[in-house]
Amino acid sequence: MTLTKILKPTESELEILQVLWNEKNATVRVVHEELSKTKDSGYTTTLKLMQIMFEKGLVTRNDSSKTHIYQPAVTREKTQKQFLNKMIDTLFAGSSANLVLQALGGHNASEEELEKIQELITQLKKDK
Amino acid sequence: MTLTKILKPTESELEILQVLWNEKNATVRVVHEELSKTKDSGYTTTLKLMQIMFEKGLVTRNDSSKTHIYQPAVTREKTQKQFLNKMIDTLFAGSSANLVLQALGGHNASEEELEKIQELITQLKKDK
DNA sequence: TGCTATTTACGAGTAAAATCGTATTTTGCT
DNA sequence: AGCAAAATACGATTTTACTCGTAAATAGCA
Repeated sequence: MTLTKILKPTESELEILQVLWNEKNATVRVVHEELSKTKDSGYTTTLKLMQIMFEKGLVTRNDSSKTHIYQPAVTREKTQKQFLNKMIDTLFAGSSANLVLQALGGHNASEEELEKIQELITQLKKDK
Repeated sequence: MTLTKILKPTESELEILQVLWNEKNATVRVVHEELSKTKDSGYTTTLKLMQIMFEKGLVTRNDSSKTHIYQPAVTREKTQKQFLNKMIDTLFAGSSANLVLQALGGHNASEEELEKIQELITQLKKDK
């Protein structure tokens, strides 16, 4: 029986996943180009990171042609949930509402988004 | 002019800050005792970490008596915001509402808490 | 006062993450 | 086919976080 360990992407790996989630799939070149906008590390660094992510199972890749095409192997939603849980636990004393209040308070969501959140809450309250 | 770099507490540092925030201030002994409940590293490890945090400016300490008394130098709220921003940025495509929806969807907040959130949203919408 | 407990200081080791240089392979063009 | 550009493979180094052992300083008590 192979127990698949749950692994938490590192900071750099998250940045790469971000690109892959947006583009659906991408080459190292594309990912690196995108990352270059906000950070300055070499091409081989990005390559190496993506190779490691492949070994870890965080991404899959199609290498039928030499230029590998990478795809995310974990969903954005699962990963979001994973980090949210961790954060709520270590920084918000286990209270998700606490986090929500902080997030809404500090940031500015659009009226439309606020509307969506209220709808969800109404729904949640109905389910109780 | 000394430019104070904004530093992100590490995982272990967050755990220590958590204790300091709750207790207002505490000795290494107290912090370590608390951490021992959920992890098992030695006393000197906790000590060393807190010394490093002192050098970084994450905590202050009163060493008028030999047994130093530590206090957090960063607020819980600021730190929460810092991590939230980072997370919204790298994991929620910049949308705080996105994060809120995910947090509320996955977790279960109490009815009372949901109420509080709705109040806040009503207030926010009024301010527009 | 003198001994033991506790505390701090500090150096050093370990592990994981991130970075890069270089060699090799492949692609694409003339 | 032959060459230049681009891609991969891979080892090595650097950096950061974390961990601990040991020595020195201090406190508190018999």
